[in-house]
Amino acid sequence: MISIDLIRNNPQLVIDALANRGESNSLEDILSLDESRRKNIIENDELKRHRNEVSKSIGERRANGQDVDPSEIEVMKTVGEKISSLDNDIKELETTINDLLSRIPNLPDTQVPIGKDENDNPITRQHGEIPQYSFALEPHWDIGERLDIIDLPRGAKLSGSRFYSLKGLGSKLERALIAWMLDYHTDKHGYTEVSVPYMVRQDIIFGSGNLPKFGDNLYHDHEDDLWLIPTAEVPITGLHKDEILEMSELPKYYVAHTPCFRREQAAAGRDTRGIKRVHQFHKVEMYKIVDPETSNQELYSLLNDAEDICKELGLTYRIVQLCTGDISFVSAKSFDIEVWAAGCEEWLEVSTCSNCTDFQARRTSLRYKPDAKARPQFVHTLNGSGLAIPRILIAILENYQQEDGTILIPEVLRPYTGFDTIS
RNA sequence: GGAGGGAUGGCAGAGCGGACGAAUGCGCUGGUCUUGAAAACCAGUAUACCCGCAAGGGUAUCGUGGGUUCGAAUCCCACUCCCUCCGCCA
Repeated sequence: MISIDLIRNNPQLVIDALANRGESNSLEDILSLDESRRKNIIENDELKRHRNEVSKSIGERRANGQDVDPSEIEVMKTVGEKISSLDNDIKELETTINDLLSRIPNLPDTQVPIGKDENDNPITRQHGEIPQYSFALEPHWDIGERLDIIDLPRGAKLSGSRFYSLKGLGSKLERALIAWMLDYHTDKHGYTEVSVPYMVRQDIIFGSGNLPKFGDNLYHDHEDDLWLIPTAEVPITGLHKDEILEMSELPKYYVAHTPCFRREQAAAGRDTRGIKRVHQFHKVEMYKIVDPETSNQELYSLLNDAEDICKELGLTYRIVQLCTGDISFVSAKSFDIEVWAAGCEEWLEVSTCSNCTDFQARRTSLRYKPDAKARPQFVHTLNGSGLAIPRILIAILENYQQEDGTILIPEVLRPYTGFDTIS
């Protein structure tokens, strides 16, 4: 949510920022609704002040044994009716304003390159070279089938297309990746591990920005009105909802492993083979709640934390900055990490690290006190995958394949897997 | 799923139709005292919105939403959450 004050005080700044994202919004409706809201509040507050005054006086007179003119009460009755009708008008206006406001994306940071879509994303740097092999490489779906560690047909039998099941050393490798990443971020990067629910209430998933606009991408349990999380970012954003944190509590670094559930309606027909794009996958997510002053540096350190995982695994990767047209709804500034997958010969997005500034903090009412006497202010939140498991699994299988058809396990994972090759 | 109890400020806890944004205690902040600290004493200590350049003023908030009333923390209705017991269950 962006601030209504900002829209009121500097609409052109907002209009221009949205235009850079490819959104045309004149803000006219929101501004005129806001104006009538305030007009109604001024009138209503004055009526309430009057009512409070008269009611108090009636009480005092009664207490002193004086009579109260019934016509006076009659008059106040109509004042009361006027008040409740204005209350309703104001509430209705606020509902509409909030709905409009909640559909406006975050404003891009001024340093974000302006562009239309992913084709305008600058590649900022690459780590490692694209590896060369002296033998023919297989894509991961063939490797998985041949080694009997990925079972796509049976995944589909259970739940339909875009579901997969793992088996044997495949499952073990997945589990090792999750455990190793969690340990790495908690031990080396100072994150606190949290375990959170995978289903959340509507107000929580509104807070992270997935509702109301992106309900299509979510699984929803109608019976209890719970939403399956598309990422751990959702419940972690909600952890401190409605709280006012002390300055001394910041920054907070969280890391969580959760399954992620995504309907991916919009992506129908894309990446249909293998486990690159699926409806349910595991992910380790990093999350930061920080002092706004520091959020820009925190984004770079978050990105570094995610990169460390790629480096430790010996993967070639590149950093792509997302342009104004490609950053997500909640983000002000984002970087993608893409690892090279030698088998299908493409760059796989394994992480997006984003500074969401105060956008989620507003939606979820998450504030801090800069000092004991100051007014509460919104914190900044950042999130980044650290990392998405299936795509890392793909990268390992495809990049670590040997001429004899076996897969070598990266050194760092071996204490976790208990084996060094899959054959 | 069945039966009961509960939800008040940072915490504990009073209040059960008017003087209550709310007693009291604890905590916290500032001050006095002290070489310093502790103790004691004094003062302060919620959030949002609206008007205002500001100083300041107003409105709302006692789990949430509705209702009764000139007036609701207090009465009525619905919901949510928490606790206890019984049943069921990984």
